[in-house]
Amino acid sequence: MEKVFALVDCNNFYASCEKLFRPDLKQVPIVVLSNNDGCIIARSKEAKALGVKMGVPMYQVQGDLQKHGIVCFSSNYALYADLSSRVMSILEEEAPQVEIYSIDEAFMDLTGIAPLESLLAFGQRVKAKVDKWTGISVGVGIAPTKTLAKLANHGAKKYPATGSVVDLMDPERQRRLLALVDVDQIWGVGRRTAKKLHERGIHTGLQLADADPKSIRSEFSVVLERTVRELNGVSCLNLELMRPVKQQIICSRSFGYKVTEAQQLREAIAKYTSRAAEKLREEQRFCRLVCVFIRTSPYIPNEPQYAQTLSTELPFPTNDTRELLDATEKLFNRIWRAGFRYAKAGVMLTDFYESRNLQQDLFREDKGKRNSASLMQVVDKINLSGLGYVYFASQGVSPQWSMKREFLSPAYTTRWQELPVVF
DNA sequence: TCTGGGGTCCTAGGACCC
DNA sequence: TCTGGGGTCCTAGGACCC
Repeated sequence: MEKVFALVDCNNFYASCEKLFRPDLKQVPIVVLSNNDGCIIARSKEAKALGVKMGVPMYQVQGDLQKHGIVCFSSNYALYADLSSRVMSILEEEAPQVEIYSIDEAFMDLTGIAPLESLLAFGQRVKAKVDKWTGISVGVGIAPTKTLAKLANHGAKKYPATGSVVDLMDPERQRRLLALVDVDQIWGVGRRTAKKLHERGIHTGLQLADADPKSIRSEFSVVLERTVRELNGVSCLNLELMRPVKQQIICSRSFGYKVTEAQQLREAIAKYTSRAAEKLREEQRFCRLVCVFIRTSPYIPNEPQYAQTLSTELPFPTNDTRELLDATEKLFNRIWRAGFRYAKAGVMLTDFYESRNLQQDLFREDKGKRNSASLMQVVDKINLSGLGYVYFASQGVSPQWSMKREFLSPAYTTRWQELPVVF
């Protein structure tokens, strides 16, 4: 049986989430900012129409934003994650197999449904249901491969006449749409590859689809060869139903202000370490490799630059915050240099194990902290409960370096105190 | 003054082994 | 003139994604 994939993608997801609880902003252009209120990472359709570009630094366009009355929001991931899970659970009701691909996108397996309901009707029904139940509008692209489903979704967004649902099962329609898009719109083709393809005379999606897979492989990569095959209707990428086990955990932030004091940087590192350790325990994993980095801002080239990374292998895997704090503090002390204005720091954990115990060396004593598991469990439980927050002294209290979030919306859906009130 | 964060996969090249 | 061959493992860096 021919495979059928649908890609469902939320329109302007972060901006739509912010608007959901602000009916007064229904027709108003809004943007959502990255951490630190640094860059624009989402725009409502009104903001797009005004020509606001994705990814530009806020300070460069602040004047334009004001001039057009564009409303800004700091990113509020608690809100977006909650609305995302509502959308995803609706999709899961509609198809036996759903791959949650990102916070605002999912692939569905529609193989075999065609005799029961037309694919187009299915897409329209799912779209209407998500609209009605969550208030989030989505686009649906349907095709025999994931890459073509992405393309179909792109078409659904670009051409309003489609009603945001496109069935791209027909090879003729595939080729017509491919001819209309630049290669850089194809899933898996980034900036670099697009440039290289252009130099070789491949400009449209159709030209890429018609390229010889073998020579694409030798000149580019196996990844792009797979893309070419997928564009020709040969499915190479399957639905990934199990969330793959994480291979690494990173916690890093830019600071709201440049940091010059070792103690402040040390506190930031401690905070990221605790957060990374929490994530590690959520994954039910233990890690053995710990890495710390600090850096100045590359955007201020006339200032002295310094960036350093250092990692260390622990004697045995751990997920105990105290042991990780020991390790990151030591690493930090080795890479710290005075006299720089630091912009960013981070902690990375890798080399994961399922249990604390490696193959034990008979002659080595296990020097792990006592009662580690139970202490960490209590800490996580308190912090998850929302009733209080316990943390390690090395993180410092109310640090001066923390992120800027000047335009944060309330936690409408995840905190009782901030529920929207209806009069 | 001000430029996000968190991931994955692939490849090339070096170290090391027999 | 002429200095093996084949394999594994690890790491760094590049490219991509949202």
